[in-house]
Amino acid sequence: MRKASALELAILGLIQDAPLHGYELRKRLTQMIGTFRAISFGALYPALRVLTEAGHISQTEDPNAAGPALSGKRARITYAITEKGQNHLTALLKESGPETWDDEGFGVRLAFFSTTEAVVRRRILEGRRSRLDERRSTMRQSLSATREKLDRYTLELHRHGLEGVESELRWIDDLIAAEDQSTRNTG
Amino acid sequence: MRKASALELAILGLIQDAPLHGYELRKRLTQMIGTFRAISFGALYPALRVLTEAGHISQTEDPNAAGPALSGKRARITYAITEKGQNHLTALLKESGPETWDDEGFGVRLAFFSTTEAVVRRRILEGRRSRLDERRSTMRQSLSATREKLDRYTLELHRHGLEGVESELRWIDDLIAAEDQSTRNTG
DNA sequence: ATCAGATGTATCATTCTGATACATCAAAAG
DNA sequence: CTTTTGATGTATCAGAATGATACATCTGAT
Repeated sequence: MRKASALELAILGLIQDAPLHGYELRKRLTQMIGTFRAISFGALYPALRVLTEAGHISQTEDPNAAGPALSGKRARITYAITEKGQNHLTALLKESGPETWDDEGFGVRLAFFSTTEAVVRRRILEGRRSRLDERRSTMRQSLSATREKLDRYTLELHRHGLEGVESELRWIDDLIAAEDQSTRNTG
Repeated sequence: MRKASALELAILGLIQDAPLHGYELRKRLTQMIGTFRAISFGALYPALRVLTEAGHISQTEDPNAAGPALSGKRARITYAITEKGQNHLTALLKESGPETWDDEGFGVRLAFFSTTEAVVRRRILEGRRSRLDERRSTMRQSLSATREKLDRYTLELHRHGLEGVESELRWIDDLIAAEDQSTRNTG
């Protein structure tokens, strides 16, 4: 999963159930990434073009769409996943390498966890945890090393940053515990 | 403060006490932004070039630098703030508009709060708070609207995201309370 | 003696953001 | 009844950032 394919994965994952058009795709994308950071159209449309050229998705001009806000005859472009795209998506959802533990990659992968195998889910969660663990160490060291030199505000900035990482660590631990639980129950 | 000047402000603020060279600047920048996201050299060096061209900073080739890790004679480029740059920085530190309440802008401004007037600090904190307040509303609405449709993992993603915003809100409130306290004590 | 890792400057392809442009439509305000 | 605000919809562009890479020196450890 190279950089761009966090977005590509998200697109493929979102249209795998039902075809969508750009505007709707962006809305869902924006709500998906966790922090609600809007994906810009300047990122979305080029990505859709690339996916089309790669044969992963197909475009259909759709003048009489049944969208809730579209009664007229404006041309909307609906994107659907192709068989090739579906295969690619299936392959992507089996990955659990370092690309899946960084902030953005992890968020997207987590959003598709219900379509991800339990073993892969587990590896991703463990990876994310160790990634956060490293970050916590770095931040703690840096904080205790510079504590006296920092002014009150910078200190607060660091303290709150560290708190955020610790909070996510607890969260990940809960998610792992829940995985254990359902694994024990299921098989 | 247009987009780029979050970085430019950070650079100017960091070298206002003592001149620094690129590598050291990046280290401090990386530790400053709160989330410890590394600023890349691909962003730093162009920014330094722009600042130099604008006359805000000056470059000095420094073959015999007294840096802690430099005993030899490699050429290092040290960046110092100019008078024009100092004036620009002073002006930037008086701003308290919407640019200073978004994630990156706020982090940088907070890092220089000790060189920021109390009134400006106050406006920035209030702005940040209302920004986060809006975000919390949006997330709460979206969460309660889609709660039933979401799978367990996506739900967790949203819940944890909301938790993060709520945590920062409490933090901001504490910072504001502390401002009130010191204002009452000082004046 | 070698080799990993920090220090140091710098560029480049790819990608993303934020702004903008254009167009239709519904609903509210005047 | 008309204007205007705001959502829906597709799309591009300048400016900026990322991640990778290149090159070179120095330090400390094995």
